[in-house]
Amino acid sequence: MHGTFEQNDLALGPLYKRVKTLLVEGLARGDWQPNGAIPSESRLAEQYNVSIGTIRKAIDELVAEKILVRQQGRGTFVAAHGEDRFLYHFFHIVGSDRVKHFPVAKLLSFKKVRADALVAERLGLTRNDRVIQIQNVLWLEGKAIEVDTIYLSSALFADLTREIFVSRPSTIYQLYQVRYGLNVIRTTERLRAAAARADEAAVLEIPEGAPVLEIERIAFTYSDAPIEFRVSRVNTAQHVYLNDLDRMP
Amino acid sequence: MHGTFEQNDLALGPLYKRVKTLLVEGLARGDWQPNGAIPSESRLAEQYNVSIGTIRKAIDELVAEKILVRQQGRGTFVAAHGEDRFLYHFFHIVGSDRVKHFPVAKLLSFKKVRADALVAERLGLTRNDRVIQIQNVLWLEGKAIEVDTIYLSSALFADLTREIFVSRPSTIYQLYQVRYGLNVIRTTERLRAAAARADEAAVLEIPEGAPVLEIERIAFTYSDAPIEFRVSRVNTAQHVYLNDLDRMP
DNA sequence: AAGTGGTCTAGACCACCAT
DNA sequence: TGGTGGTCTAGACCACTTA
Repeated sequence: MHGTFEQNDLALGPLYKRVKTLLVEGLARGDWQPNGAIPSESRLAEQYNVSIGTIRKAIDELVAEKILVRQQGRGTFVAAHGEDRFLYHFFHIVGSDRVKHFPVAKLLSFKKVRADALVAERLGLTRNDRVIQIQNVLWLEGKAIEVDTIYLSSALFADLTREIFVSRPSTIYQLYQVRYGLNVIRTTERLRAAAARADEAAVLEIPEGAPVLEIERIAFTYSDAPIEFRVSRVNTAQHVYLNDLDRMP
Repeated sequence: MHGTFEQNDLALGPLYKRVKTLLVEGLARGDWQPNGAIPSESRLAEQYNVSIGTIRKAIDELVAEKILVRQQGRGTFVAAHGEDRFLYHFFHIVGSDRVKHFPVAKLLSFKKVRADALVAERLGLTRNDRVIQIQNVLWLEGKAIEVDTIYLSSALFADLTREIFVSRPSTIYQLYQVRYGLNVIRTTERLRAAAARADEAAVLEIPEGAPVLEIERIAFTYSDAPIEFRVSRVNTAQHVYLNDLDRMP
């Protein structure tokens, strides 16, 4: 006979999946801050009236999805964005030395515009909705190697200004997290080869029409809600996009 | 007090990791065939003198790494290559409809050559070692969209001939698996944009110099031994490379 | 020393599949 | 019906961190 589950003992799938859902809901609600600890496994087992093994199995999955981080002897923490996580999970461009370096970003433009069909579709908005468009140049080892165009829903990022954006902490996802409570936990990317347009060719110091790698990225927070759409164009003459699949530590 | 472990109870890390190592060694040795079942969890628990929970934890990781596949009520099976697995884990090109289709491959050339510096490095060989070079064109929805150049060590694939290659089962990795006992379990890829050369431009029906997506892939079997090096050049005018990161079922 | 996560065990019951 | 994996529990001990 398994443990009772408060009032809510309806058969809605395995118990540990329901515990996992409760934890994700708590995270989405902001019950625990990024870099902060969630309650200990034994405390959660008491609160939810389930065994510690069930709690562990729920947390196991959240750790595998990189939403939580375990530290033996200290506790379990909400994954926060910083340079390490950025480099490890969200930045795939690497030079010939195969070592990942943190890029330097320089702002090109910050505008409020209307969503076109593509941006609306990717962000789950409708055409002509207000969006913020930000253009960045990324430098690596002294060279401009990537031009990013970022789109954010004005509804989600209502008070975001150019000043707030440029005075952000080191990563952009950190800004979303600390200022807007939006924790990017997953992305999908579409890659293709394209010809450099005149404007980006000038910035990247390559001939117009030279091949560039285009990366369309959608960043999601909890419950698969899209919060950022980004188009990157990368000069891959000296750098490559690294994709190590199915890697386990 | 935990269970004894045959003669081998030295402290070499967690018990379930040692069980996992034993299972991988068995797989590499060919103790169980692809698509065949490994012994049941209870049988393995007896054989290794370990509790069933420990066996499950070892298998859990191998399932997460897609080396094994569980089927409730039937057993646990060695992951085998087929069209499904190919599309799901090893083929990322998709048309505008976002639906994955299985490509049609046509052989362009089959040659025995010597490894140049790049091929040697990627396959862990030395320069001038004998390698097999195979060129393929991949068709999707009636269009030639990708030219592949595959390099295989002649030492590993000693008896491979053009005839054997063209009369293979549906996927190439299936051929490696059934004929050579080499199960591809992981790949790493490097992507960049490049300009189409004359030969590939003709095949892909695009202008010479048009941007193409280049994918350098190394395929590994157990214990991270490289068995195939492949360079793909893709016309991404109508197709994209899809990368869904950190996706859990 | 107290508290945390990490490992391991043992046993019960359930859901599913084959026969 | 018997065997398989899937879930859940309960308790012991270990390894690590912090105070």
